Amino acid sequence: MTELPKAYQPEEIEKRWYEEWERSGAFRADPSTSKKPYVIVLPPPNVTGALHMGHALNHSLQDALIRRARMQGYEALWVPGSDHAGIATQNVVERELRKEGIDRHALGREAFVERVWEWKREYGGRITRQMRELGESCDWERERFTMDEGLSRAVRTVFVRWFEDGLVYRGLRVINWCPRCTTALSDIEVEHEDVAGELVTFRYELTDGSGSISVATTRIETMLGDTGVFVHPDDGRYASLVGKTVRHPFFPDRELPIVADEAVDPEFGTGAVKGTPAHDPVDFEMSERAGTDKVNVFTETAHVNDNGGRFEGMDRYEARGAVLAALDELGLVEKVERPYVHAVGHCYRCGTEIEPWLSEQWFVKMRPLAEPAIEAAKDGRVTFHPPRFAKAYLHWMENLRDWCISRQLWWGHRIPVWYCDACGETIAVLEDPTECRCGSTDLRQDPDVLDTWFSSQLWPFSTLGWPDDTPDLKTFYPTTVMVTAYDIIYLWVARMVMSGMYFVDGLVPFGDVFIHGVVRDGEGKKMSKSLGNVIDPIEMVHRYGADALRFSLAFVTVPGNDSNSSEERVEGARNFANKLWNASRFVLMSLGDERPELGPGAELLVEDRWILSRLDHAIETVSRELDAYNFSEALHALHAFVWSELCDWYVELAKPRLREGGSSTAGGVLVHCLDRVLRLLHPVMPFITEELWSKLYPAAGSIMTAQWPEPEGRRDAGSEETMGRFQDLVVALRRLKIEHEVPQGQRVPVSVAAGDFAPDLESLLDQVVSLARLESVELVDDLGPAGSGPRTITPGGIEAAMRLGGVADPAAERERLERKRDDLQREVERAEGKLANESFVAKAPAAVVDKERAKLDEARAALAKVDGQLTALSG
RNA sequence: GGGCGGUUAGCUCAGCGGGAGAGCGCUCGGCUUACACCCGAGAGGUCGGCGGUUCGAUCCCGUCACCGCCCACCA
Repeated sequence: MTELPKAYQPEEIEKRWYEEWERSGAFRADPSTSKKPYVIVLPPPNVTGALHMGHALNHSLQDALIRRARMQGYEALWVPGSDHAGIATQNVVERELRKEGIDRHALGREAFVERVWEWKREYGGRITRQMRELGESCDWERERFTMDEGLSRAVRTVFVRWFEDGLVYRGLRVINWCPRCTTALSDIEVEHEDVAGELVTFRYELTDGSGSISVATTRIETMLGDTGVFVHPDDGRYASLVGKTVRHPFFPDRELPIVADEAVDPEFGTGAVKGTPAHDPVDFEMSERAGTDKVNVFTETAHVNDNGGRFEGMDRYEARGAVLAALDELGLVEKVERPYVHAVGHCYRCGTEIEPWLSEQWFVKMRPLAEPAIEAAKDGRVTFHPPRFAKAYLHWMENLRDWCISRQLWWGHRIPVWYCDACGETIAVLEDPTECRCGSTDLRQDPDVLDTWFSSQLWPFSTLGWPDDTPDLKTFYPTTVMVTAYDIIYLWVARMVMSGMYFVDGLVPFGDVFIHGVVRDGEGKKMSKSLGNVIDPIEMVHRYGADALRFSLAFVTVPGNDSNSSEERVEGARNFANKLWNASRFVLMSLGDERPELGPGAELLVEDRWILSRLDHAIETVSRELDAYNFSEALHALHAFVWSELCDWYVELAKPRLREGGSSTAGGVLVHCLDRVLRLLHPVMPFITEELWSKLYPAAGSIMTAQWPEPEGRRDAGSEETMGRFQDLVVALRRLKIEHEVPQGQRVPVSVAAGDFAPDLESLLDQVVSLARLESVELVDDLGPAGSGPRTITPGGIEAAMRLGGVADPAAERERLERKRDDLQREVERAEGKLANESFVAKAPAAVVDKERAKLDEARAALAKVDGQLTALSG
């Protein structure tokens, strides 16, 4: 019998068990299994990152699901890995270089990419090390990186297939450009935020001298690229001007036609729009229809280029002021509204204002891909938890615009396209070509790389070996559930469904999508460095243990909802772990080497039947709620069972029985409950449960492969009823002592009048004495006349009196009794009123009516007894 | 401009058609040999406002008021 320390000390235990688990191969999944697979692919964290609370939550939930599935007998596979995170990683390494005073352009592409790889080799392992500290049971042999050889081949295969199928194309468009990252972004990588800007109304003079037309803009600097003016075709105000031209004040040679287009909103501003086709997507489309010129006035860093005349070289904000001043000098500015609040796009990586910018980019045609993915969500092949997110997914899918996938970066999957300088051919192939069909070897590869999310979208199948038809893919695809936060439903989840269905037999990549929220601080505020409220999960692990952190997060996880984390919460979870530790310690110390079993012939006392019934209830609840991803409900049930029922009541009830030594039944019940509790908690608290399991069953194997508990048919309404009354009596007596200032340690004799309940109570009298810390309890038919001592009554009408020979403070006693009488009076009236309502009695279900009648009877009986006590007090 | 979510105990949040819950905090009392990372007993909510449906509403419907998030090509 090993001695357990008085408090749970996680550090050494966690390290020891994780090594043991990994060594034993317990995390590995076997594709040749005959078991049913249960598969999760981890949303790959960015290699640049350190594990934050969001990961800790996301991973804890997945590990809990995987560990439970493993115990349920599934072939459980959890695939880990990380994402190369194009922009984020490139930015990090560029920053490093800048510290050394190096510009990536000076270094050159090849050397730069090599530097990033070096960086990845050195720091890329940080997250996976931290994942081990959290206890994550992923199959490390299947760890993948989005730029691994195999995954790169998947990326290339997808690109080429889509290119051949006409879904990938190159085009000249106004895209979202980040002038700081100097790359294009897709629409969903742009975050719209309200900005207090200005709305400038200015005039374009007609070239025929017959007047002018006024336009409004929030981006006056872009007028350098204006090539037309648009009005609504039905707008009478401008009907006569359509067809005429205006003159550009800074470029007198440039004539801008006034064109009618449906896209113009006549209600806004002056009803006339300046046409800037190179810097506004709508203007671009109108320009396409009207055939007007497109003049790009910005460089890739958003400085005015040589199309900007005397403004050349200014950055866009400088140009904004300068152009306004220049127009004002010409007397063309009519109005400046400031501040004018409007939404402006920002780069999701660096926060810089996006510049809509005309450039040549690669796109994926989304409509054909979206159709099946829409159907799959509608018919439930993909089910969202909670379901409300399906609506958002569908809305987005149904309004998709083509996806800009080229990025002007160096870190990422190079676009597998070559251009032949000789014949102009565009070649997209799996293997690097050496010569063109025309025979020329003068081939140039497209310099751009693909959007990071292009490879992420393939994750559920690329990690399993696709495009090869591997055993893993056969066995483990489609995966079971995708666990992720709501913020990447569009960016990632939707695209996985689309590409998965396209490439892998029309199969959805996962049947369930479990959406959780974002982790906020203790006050519900977003965690951010600037607020200084960021909590480092690893710090929490070191301070309180991995199990405590995991439990604290899962304990507050409601599908789809944000949750809060604070050190206090982790501390609370640590306390729970410690509670479990000590309850187990008590059981183990009491039993020594004995492990009494709960055989079918065991003579169970009512408290035994009660706790086993409550255990069954807990088992049912935990399973049901976990099936629905309701971690919070499941863990609250477990927490309450362990702490409030098992520890506060059953362990206390068992103590005298164990002390007497005669009863192995109580020991058997304790072992049984502990056994089940450890199993039920293991998915969320793997370390402490494994450690205690090994103490409980030194010869058994790991709890990881112990069977997940099923209800055992031990629900017992009778014992629950009896114990409920018993608990009421104990609580009432404890309170009675406090109210009458009987020191807790002082034992007093008590009389109990239990009425019909007396027979049930008889066997529990010693326990009443023990738990309420009394001298003795005597069952009586009637408490008799007052004067013997202070009295109480339970909600069920059991009366009790301390035999102290009198009441110290009759006035206070009277007051207490009167308060109790008033409460009961109100209850009686409430129930009477309800039952007097004919339609209630007629229409409510019989069970509800009966329950109400029973309540009324009980309240009346209790009221009568309180009245009796009051009379006795005066008598 | 659309859509979604929220408004429940001092704080943070569960619950969601039949008598209001948890954690933390608070008050009072305790070294009761598993645990002071603890034990015992308490206090504390007109479940945002107003209508409606129902025998019955914190829970369903409508509406208003705040708060938050997402989407969006009114320059």
